[in-house]
Amino acid sequence: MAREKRVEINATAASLLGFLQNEPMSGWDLTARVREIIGDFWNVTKSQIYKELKVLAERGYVVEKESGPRDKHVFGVTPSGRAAFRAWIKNRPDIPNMRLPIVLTVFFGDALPPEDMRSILEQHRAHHEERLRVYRSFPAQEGTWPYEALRMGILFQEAVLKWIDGMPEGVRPQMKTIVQKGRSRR
Amino acid sequence: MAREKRVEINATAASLLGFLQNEPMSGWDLTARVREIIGDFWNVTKSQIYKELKVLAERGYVVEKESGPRDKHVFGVTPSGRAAFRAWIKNRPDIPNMRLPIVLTVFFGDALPPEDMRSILEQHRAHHEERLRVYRSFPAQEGTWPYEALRMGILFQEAVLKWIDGMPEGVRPQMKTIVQKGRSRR
DNA sequence: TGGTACATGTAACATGTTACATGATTAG
DNA sequence: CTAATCATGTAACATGTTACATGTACCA
Repeated sequence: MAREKRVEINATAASLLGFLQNEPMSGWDLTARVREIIGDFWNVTKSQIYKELKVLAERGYVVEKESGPRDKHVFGVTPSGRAAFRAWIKNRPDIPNMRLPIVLTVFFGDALPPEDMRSILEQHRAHHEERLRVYRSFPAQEGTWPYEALRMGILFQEAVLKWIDGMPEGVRPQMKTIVQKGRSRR
Repeated sequence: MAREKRVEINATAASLLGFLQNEPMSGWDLTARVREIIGDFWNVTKSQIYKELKVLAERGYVVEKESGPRDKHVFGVTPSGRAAFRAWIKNRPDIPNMRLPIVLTVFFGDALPPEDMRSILEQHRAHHEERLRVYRSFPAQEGTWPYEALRMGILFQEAVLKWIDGMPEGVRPQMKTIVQKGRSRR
């Protein structure tokens, strides 16, 4: 007789339930969607999403809705999934958990030749400028909650740019925007 | 004949080397130090630090310097550890990896009664205000790299406070600073 | 003499990442 | 026909977290 261990779903899984509420999606779609919309503040990886989707399906919180072309499996939230999400979102959110290696690099800046530092800052500046551009390109639906989340994105990217632009002379990247060849990294 | 697999040290271990460069420290000291100075941008846990210290010692990057009272083991960086750190810090730092669950909560704000949201924002506001206070209490050693890192801390906390203070009427916490009983969480 | 801060560490568990494997569909 | 993109998923590995266990030293 297997012991049924009552486990809570984790934050990643819970957030997926949230994203599936209005539009059923596949793992692939979810990965793209979450990253695009809130990826800067809610880091996720494809592998983890597929894992959690499996767990959610086992618990009956999501079900396969339809199958698209290729092997696309589209999941939608069940009533119990909806309930689980609403219960989860009521919890006090954890305080931020961040890793900004660039800040560490700056903290240990003495260990780096100025030209290396400038190059690093330049690349990061381009990244954050690109993120800001993306955020600004979203339609500003003021008065909605997603807009409030977006506002944080804008404020954060602006803060980073302000930070880099306030760096000491020798290492500060030039104001001229760096033109990017490809898409932003990851 | 065991195959010697050449493994790089990871970012956490590398950062510890950095912190040990000027002052030998124990795992306990490191935990406190890293959190205090750069914990908001470089999340670490005690357990992980003890693990990595062990790895660093095995590789000869750190050695036990002295033993203090109790079971205190103080580690200092060896010349090869110094070299490893300098090599590591030259790498282009990864882009930010962040989890700000509060932003997710706001994104899904529709699922939450306004009074719950206000309470959550209030608590987070207090946290970030406290962090800002701590940063401002550090001596401002302008012109040094650690100061530049600190500047990011200040800019970030200010951005979050500005974000929360710009929330819609119904959920916005009152301007009056919330007096905290204990220390900030974790 | 009792509480708090200091101090180390492990075990069990959970989460996250990277690389790999496989194949379908679409646009040119 | 070919490259790019869409799409799923796993295996192996790495990292991170929580709870627990143990004990010391200091201070009031």
